[in-house]
Amino acid sequence: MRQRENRKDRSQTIKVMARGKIQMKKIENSVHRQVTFCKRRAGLFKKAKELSVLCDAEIGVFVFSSHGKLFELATKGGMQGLIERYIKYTGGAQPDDAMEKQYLELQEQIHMLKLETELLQKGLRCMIGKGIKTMTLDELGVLEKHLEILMYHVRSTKMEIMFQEIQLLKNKEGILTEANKYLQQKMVEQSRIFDIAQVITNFPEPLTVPNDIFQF
Amino acid sequence: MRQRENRKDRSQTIKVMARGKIQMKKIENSVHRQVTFCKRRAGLFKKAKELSVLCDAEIGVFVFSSHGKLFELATKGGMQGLIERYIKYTGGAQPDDAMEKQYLELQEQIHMLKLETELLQKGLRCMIGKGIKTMTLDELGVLEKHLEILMYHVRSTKMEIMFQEIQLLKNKEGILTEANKYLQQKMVEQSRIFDIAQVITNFPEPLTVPNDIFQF
DNA sequence: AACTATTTATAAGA
DNA sequence: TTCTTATAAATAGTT
Repeated sequence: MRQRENRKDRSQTIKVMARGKIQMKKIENSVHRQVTFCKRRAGLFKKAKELSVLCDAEIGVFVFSSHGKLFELATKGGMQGLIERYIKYTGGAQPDDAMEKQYLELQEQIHMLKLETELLQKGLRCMIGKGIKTMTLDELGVLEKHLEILMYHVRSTKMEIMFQEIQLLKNKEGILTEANKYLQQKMVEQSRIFDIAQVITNFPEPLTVPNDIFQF
Repeated sequence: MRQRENRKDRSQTIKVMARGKIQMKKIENSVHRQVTFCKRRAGLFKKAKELSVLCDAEIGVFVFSSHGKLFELATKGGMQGLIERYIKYTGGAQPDDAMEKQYLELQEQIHMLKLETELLQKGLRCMIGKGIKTMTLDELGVLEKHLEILMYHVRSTKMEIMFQEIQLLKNKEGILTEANKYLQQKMVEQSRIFDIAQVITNFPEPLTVPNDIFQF
């Protein structure tokens, strides 16, 4: 430091012509600024290279001029590799943090849309057997009709099955009723033949249940 | 350059003690290397800052030491902004190319899902007889539930009615079956009492119809 | 970390 | 731009 001051003093003694210090603020003269930019940029890159070589470090430097032009320097692996390493090192919490967030939001949105779509599709897709994506607006009218038809079929199929059950039961009922009648008739016959009428008179109630409650 | 040589010569004259130049290759002594790394790194960052201030440039520098430790410097916007700008400048085909691709794919996927959902909605809305234009996405969820509930009620009501019919018929069947048994028993008793077995032997087939065809 | 002798970078001039 | 040169700044080796 004393040495530095000595030099300065000596220079001022020998030559006062100022090439001196510059203030650490933006250079106003644009030409001057441009020149300085070139020089110092070269110097910066040189220093970076030196540091890289001397200390076995990997270095990336990028400089955007005030006019937006890019100047870059990178050691092994190139700038891409260095940026990737940088991103990994910083835990990905820097460049793609916002991106990551957006990404997750999109995934969530997709999930919701898929659920929604799935529910909607359940009601529509199966019936047509056609891909929904390939449908035009005009086809939707057809879809609507198909939907109605499908619902009708589903319901009528269920109904038919149950109706058949009912018919079967009714048949059984009819048969049983006939059997009852037959039995009663036989017993009446027996009663007549053997003159025993008490059995018919005390016949239990259930046999008189009406059969016209349900109308299809 | 002559000046430089002059100085060198003068120093050699005045003080021969060598603090001189170093070779531009990796410093072997690790302590020495570590010290130099610290010093030069500080110098590099200082130079970068100066260039940034003097020439209104945006600069990003990152340095990985030989041990993998990261040191970074960035002007306005931070390293993230600079890296993004770098990527844009270089055509975006660099570090998060894959990420960007995924992102765009997700957006495309969302777009398709939304279209699909829209189509499905149109089909469903028409069914309900509600205005298409007056519904929001949120209303769709409600609509969906209403639709399901409605369908459920319709079907379950029908089912319940039919189920009740079936139960009633089964009851009637059971009663008739019991009546049959009762009648048969009575007839057997009568047969025993009056020694007439022919009636039972010639009993008609329908009475043996099984009752486990339907399972609810 | 602090000190200097040197080297290196660079501001101004050409 | 590039070269020159006086000077400022950085830093290698030392303490």
